Amino acid sequence: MALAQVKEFFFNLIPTMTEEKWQSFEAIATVRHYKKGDVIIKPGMVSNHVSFINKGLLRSYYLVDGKEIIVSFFDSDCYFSEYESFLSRKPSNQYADVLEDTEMVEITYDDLQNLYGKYADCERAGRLIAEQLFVELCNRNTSFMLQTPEERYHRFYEECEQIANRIPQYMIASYLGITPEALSRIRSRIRNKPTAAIPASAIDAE
Amino acid sequence: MALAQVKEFFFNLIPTMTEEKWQSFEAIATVRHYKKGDVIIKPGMVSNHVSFINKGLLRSYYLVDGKEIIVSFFDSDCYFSEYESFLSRKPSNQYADVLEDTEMVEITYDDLQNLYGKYADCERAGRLIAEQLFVELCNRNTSFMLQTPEERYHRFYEECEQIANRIPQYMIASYLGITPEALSRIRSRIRNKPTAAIPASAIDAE
DNA sequence: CTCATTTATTGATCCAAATCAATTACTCTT
DNA sequence: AAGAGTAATTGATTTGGATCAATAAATGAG
Repeated sequence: MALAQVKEFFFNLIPTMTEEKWQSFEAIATVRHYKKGDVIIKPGMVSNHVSFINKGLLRSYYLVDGKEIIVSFFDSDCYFSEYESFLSRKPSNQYADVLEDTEMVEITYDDLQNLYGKYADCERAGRLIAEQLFVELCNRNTSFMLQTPEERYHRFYEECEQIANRIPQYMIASYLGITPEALSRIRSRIRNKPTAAIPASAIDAE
Repeated sequence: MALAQVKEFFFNLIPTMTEEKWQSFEAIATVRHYKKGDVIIKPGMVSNHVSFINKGLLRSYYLVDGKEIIVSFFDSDCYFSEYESFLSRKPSNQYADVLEDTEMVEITYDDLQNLYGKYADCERAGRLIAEQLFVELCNRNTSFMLQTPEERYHRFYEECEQIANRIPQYMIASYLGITPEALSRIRSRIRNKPTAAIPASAIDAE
């Protein structure tokens, strides 16, 4: 059943979770299916959902002078939302689209606010999630401030190998903040220096 | 009285705030005074407080190869914390120090968690604050991804003029992710192009 | 007020990545 | 299996900011 994954997730996140509270969540949750290529968020839209991805892969990105600048990937067993727009209630300035056929469980802004008001545990879950996203964003930010593109590349493979292996290289480049050409050269540099810090599979997936 | 500012702030943030809840907060809050130059956080320390700045100015920064890379400024009427370390309960990898004599009201991690457990409203305040910080960090991140140093410079003056006017230029450069020399050149470029998008006072504070 | 120190500017050179331009390698689709 | 379209590589050139170096301006301590 499509809600089993989220259920397990929530019962883990909130130690005092009960069947009753879960019913409240279930009552407002919607299971949705998207196809590869579907565009979920466009600039100007106010994001009105947070979702839990059962299966699939998405990304969010800016489009500047016809060029995509990828902000984030969203993989199975994680949340998906254009959370900045969702929270600030302002129009998004990015796109989000589907990289692999996706099943997710979503709830609306209003329903979530009601849930927060109804159960302190849900409020807490909301806090913990916001805090966790904050910490993750700190990391990404630090990565941009302190690391070279090559270092970011290595790190991306360390931390997100199962995403890296499912997307074209130009998307990795975009996520790292460089051009596809630059990434290609970084890879060739790594290939030629036998100081291979990452598994060969990451370079030459064969 | 040193707590009046925070009190007003909290009553604004939480519509259902009561004197009773406020007392709970007051009981665990500590007023602290720091002098310009005091170092509050060092790499390796786990940040154990969140604070509300009554008056003063602080910054957090990385130290890489003897060079400071400023992450954030913290001005009066805002929070101060190395929130990433505070939340994740992991050692910080940055410094935080005091740029102007500062008075702030701080509470500890444990006291805050207790407060969260005791009052749903405090839990909510914690969520709202985390969400707000997330949105702000998104903005900073976007700025790094999409804007040129010159654009970031203009934006910094638009959004943080009262900070900009109190700190040396090399700190602005650091915050913008460039060297002092590069900022100096940006400024001279702006000065010579009569397309002055920012007030003269911002360039030539006289 | 003066001198020492810190900060800002300016110049010359260097470098990593961007850009522009082909070419080669994949991957779908039929 | 062939061909079209997409993705990746490689080469040549440009460029914005870094770095190194020196000077000028501002600040502050005595």
